[in-house]
Formats: sequence, structure tokens, C-alpha cells
Amino acid sequence: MPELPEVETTRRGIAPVLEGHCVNKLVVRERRLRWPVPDGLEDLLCGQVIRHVERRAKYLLLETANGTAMVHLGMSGSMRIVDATEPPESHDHFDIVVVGGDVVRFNDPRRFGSLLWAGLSPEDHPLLAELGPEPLSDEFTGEYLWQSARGRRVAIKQHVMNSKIVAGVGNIYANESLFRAGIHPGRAAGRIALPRMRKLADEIRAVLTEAIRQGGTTLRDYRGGDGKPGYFKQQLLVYERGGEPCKRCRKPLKQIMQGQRATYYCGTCQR
DNA sequence: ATGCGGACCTGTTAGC
DNA sequence: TGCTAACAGGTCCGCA
Repeated sequence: MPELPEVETTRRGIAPVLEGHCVNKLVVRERRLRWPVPDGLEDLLCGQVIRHVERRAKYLLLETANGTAMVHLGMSGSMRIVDATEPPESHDHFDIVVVGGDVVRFNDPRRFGSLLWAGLSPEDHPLLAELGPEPLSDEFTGEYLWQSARGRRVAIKQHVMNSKIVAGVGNIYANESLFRAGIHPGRAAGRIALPRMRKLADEIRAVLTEAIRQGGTTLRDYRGGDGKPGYFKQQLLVYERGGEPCKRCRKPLKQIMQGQRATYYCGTCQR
């Protein structure tokens, strides 16, 4: 579900009620997430002021003087601001209650999400240490992408979805950026010339930026931290459009599986 | 070193 | 209408 734009939208939605506020209570109702919620996390977080809400890849980082809590939304997770009087519903696995009464509530039917503790240098946490550059940072360039692909025979789509190469590019935006760059998703990563890699890096940046601006992509039931749906779905050119005419050339779009993930592309426009 | 399949879960939808 | 199977936005891990 949430890809980088949805996570960023969530970050922007929940930051106003968390940043500069003291955690009054952490209420964990279900510890069995992707990884168990560590015992004692409540004690580490309670009484701490959340200085910043940051994002690294698809992790939300809640920074305190004591250390950093890491939240991942997995495939089906969401966080939203609720009133303290609102009773929890099914799959509402934890609440962050701040002094003053605002509640940020985490819901995740599939429980692929997580709530972890990263200590004082989160960048050294095993789940963060090996991540590649942020796709929206200056570090992420066509040159970098080209260099990272040298000698690699892996399909370019799987290459850009590899978090060690670039952080946080998921299935939707990998499909979309490859279409926009005119690159066949199955092409060997190491067999793409520098100018086309520049184009691809530019399109990854552009598609993510546009999606963030529109509040993410609401596919089924996603809602941002403010409860609003995202509006990027209308802009998707290939994702979930197998068989429909290509918006550029009108030939039917193709759908295949790559690494157990659906890939959508145009056999004519993408080479 | 790289690449693949399996694993973790539930909900929705397509097909019979 | 109801049951079953396939598939879904992520990504780590172990094995070949």
C-alpha cells in the first residue's frame, strides 16, 4: 500500500500533532507486527518530547532525546489523527497519545508494518544502515544510477526497487517512471546508457514529487495522516492498466510478473 | 556476490 | 448466492 509518497504524506499529516509534543502514553494492543514490538518500548517513549518526525525510505522516524522510534506501514498500514474518545477498531494496533490528548493511531490489517526502536544513532540500525540514497536527494542522479548498474544483469525494474540502490521506490512508481522514461522494465540494468539513466532518475524524482504534491495514490482505502485520500491515481499511466490502450501509442499495455510483482508496460514505447 | 523463492498476514475480488 | 483461489501498495531472510 503505502509507497514513499504515501509515507511522506503521512509524515506531513502527523508531524503537527507530534513535533514538539511530549508522549503521554504509548498504547500497544497488538505486538505481533512484522517484527514484535519490543518489550519496554512504552517506557522508552513515554515522557519524551518528539523533536522531529522524519522519513528515511519508507520508515517514519520519531526522534526523541532518548532515541528514535521507527514506524513502517508495510503493505496495508496507515496512521491517522483521532480523537481520544474514539474507540479503537479492529487492526488498530497502537496509539501514540501526546500530552494534551491528541492521538496518532496506527492501523494495519496485514500486520506487515512495524514499530521498532533505533536508539540514538538510527542511521546505524540494521534496517537503515544499508539503504541507498533518498530518490529526492541530490545524491540520486543518473550518473549514480548508471554507476550502480554497471555489470549488473538484473532487470532495471528490480534494480530501482532494490532499497540498497535507491531507497523507497516501490512497485507503482517503478512501473510509472520506467514508462515515462521509455525503458523496458525487463532490460538488464547494466545495458542502459548514461543518457537514458539520467532520464530515468529524472522521471523517478518527478513522479514521486508529483505524487507527494497530490497527497499520494489512493488505490483502495489509503488515507493520509489527515484522513484525506490521495489523488495521484488519476495520473497513473500504466499501473493496473494491463490490456488498456497505451496513452502514448494506443497499443494495449502488457502485464507480466517480475520477482512475484506485477509489471505493466508498453511493448512499443518502452525499449 | 547475486538471484530466487518463501515467509510474514488479512481483505478484496474474480472465477467457478 | 456462496465457496475457493489468486492477488494486493513491502522487504527481509535463507539457500542455491
